[in-house]
Amino acid sequence: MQSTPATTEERAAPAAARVGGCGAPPRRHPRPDGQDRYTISEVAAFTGLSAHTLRWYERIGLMPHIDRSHTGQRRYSNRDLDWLDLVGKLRLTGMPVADMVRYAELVREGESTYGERYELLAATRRNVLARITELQDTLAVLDQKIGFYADAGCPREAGNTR
Amino acid sequence: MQSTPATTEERAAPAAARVGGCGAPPRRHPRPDGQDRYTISEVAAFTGLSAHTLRWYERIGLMPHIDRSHTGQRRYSNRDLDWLDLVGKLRLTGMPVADMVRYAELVREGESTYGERYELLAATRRNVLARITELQDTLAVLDQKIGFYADAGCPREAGNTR
DNA sequence: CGCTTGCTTGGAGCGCGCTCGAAGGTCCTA
DNA sequence: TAGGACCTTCGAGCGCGCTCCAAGCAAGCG
Repeated sequence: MQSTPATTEERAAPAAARVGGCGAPPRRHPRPDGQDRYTISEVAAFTGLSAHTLRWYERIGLMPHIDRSHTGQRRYSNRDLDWLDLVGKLRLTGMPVADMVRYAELVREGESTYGERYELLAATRRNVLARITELQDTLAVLDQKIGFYADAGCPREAGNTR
Repeated sequence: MQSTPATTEERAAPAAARVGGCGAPPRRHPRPDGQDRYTISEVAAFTGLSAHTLRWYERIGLMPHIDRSHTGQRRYSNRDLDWLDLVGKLRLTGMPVADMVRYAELVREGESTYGERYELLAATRRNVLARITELQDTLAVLDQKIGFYADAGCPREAGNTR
């Protein structure tokens, strides 16, 4: 964890070095680097988020700085899309937006925050595991009740709360 | 699905027929039937819900009619506790309160709604399965990133959005 | 040129699921 | 009989995560 000029990670990436290294996730149909300057509505269509939400994410600090066209319109890169992908995943875990913002800050602060990022993700992982367990638990209850209704009966023993 | 006078299920249950039949869930330390007249704060302590929330549940129609003492104070039964247990589980699945209210209505309407209840629970079940899949998916992403931070490196190939 | 379409901003509004407050009645113990 | 804990109702308020609106600028087309 030596401190380095930072920023390196979010921005940059020398064009074409992007696909496949160290676990870059497979993605739908991004444009090749160099033409990856999506408008906000393209990104909205792509991610399923509304343009409103995309701007809001930016305002609250959940996004890295987004490039602009010469007239000031947002131009999202493939990298930004990757980030939104991660954000989407984290959102599914039920992680509060505030925590994601925190993570985004850590990323902006550079390599010196690796430890803290690790902690944050590890904690999230634990939550996800717990959630999965809860859900499986619930599934069991659900299956039991569904079973009851399926053979619409168990006529004696009305003591079950349906 | 012949229509029957209804109500039978939520209220009643001939005392002592309650435990173990047709999948009654194991529970913590309920009082024997006959003394199961809990105050709202007992139920709050028991379920982890606030008394405010319990009253609110009642107002919105999520609870069956709750017994009252001669002076009008709520007295919850073991059966009510069971129902709250189910509600808690459904809540964990992310089911909207409105849907739970719908389910509660169906229960109040009696046996003639078995089919609809089945559908509702089956749909919920499908949602839960989907959620579990999503979470496992997210877990994979998380593990990948955690792995990256764990061996704090993969120094070439900076193309990953952290 | 005017028109449409799509983008910009800041700020207000909304739906959900609670959460709390005020004002008053009841229960329990001493 | 007094005091305090706990209960009642109704309605307002809150935090989260968006969602929408108004007013205005820029580009492209007939």
